[in-house]
Amino acid sequence: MTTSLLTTSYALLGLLVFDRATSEDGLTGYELKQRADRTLRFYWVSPAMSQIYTELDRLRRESFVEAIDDTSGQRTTRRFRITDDGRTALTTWLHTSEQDFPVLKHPIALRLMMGSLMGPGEVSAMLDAYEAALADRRAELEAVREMLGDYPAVAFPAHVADWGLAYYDSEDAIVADLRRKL
Amino acid sequence: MTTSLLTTSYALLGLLVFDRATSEDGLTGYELKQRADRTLRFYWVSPAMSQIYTELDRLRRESFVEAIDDTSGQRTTRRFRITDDGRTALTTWLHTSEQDFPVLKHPIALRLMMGSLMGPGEVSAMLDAYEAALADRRAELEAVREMLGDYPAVAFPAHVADWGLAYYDSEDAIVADLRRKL
DNA sequence: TGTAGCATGTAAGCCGTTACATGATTGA
DNA sequence: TCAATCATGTAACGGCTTACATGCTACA
Repeated sequence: MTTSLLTTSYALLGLLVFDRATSEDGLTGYELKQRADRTLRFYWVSPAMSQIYTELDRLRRESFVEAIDDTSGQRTTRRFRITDDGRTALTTWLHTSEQDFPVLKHPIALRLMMGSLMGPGEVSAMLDAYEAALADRRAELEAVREMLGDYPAVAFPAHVADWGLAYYDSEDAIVADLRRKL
Repeated sequence: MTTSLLTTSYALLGLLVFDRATSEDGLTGYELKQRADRTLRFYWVSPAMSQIYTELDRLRRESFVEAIDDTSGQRTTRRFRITDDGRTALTTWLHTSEQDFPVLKHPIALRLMMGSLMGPGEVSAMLDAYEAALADRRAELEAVREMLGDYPAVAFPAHVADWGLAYYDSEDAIVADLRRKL
């Protein structure tokens, strides 16, 4: 059976594959969400909590992850760990799946298209707000980048973070350039 | 009643607002799709045909567009034209709605994160494929940009196209840089 | 003692896609 | 005449979100 999962499933599997940072074995849904917020968010999506659990269930049905119930506390918490099947599936996916072109949903560019319906001051204010948001985002990603350091184990995640930082810088430069032309 | 539409609805309304290029009055759903493919696609989404019609119906229920049935031929074709209400709604939306941060779904960055599961040759091939796709996209957008020329009426769409071109160039530079580091 | 964070789910609902269905018009 | 393009929809389905519901745990 070739039940091919969607990209988001593999993205989460990809996060589970790097499960060496924590002392505990496996990640809880909650922890997985936090990790997605720190990494996936910048170049894919960070799924809602509810979807994390749904996705984890789906991956378990495919036996790409296994659940370890931790009953030591009052409450049972589940940790999820990638299986050998999961690792194989992920690698296969990396080799075989279509390389889609990035999709960009850029509300500022969209609004700029309708710039003639706005006053010049409003366009400028919009760009101000974007630059501020950009600076915030950059700072968040910078913090992530620093956490990754130069450990060989996370060299690729670090490359991705660098990519993101360069992208934010480029956006900043483009906006600055645009200002000059308006 | 404050039935706020989603961004995609306003994006299509935004396309209808610039309805001066064609000799005909208003656009058919088909033509709107083509226009979306030439513009919206690069920084938002180009909705499927079926959704274009759905969206047009929704806009008509809000009386933001009006339908003009053309019964001159054998078959009735509908042309859609933005109304004054539509223009007002669009302007209001531009003024009041939240400025969301861009969302990027970047499959190449996602795969790069899992680079340790791939061989060096595969990573390189992946980047090759991305650069080729990037060049194709850039050429398409370049063609659009040339079509816009320097007519003041489409100055803002031209700015957006320039933004897109600069973005593609930046991606290219980032990939080249990444290659050096791998 | 109380509140912020940890932790796990279910339910409803909508956006948007693919697949399906149909037929006119134009030009080679 | 045949194929590509123009043109308009309906139906099924699924991903993902928000809202709802619940309760533990740590710390100030």
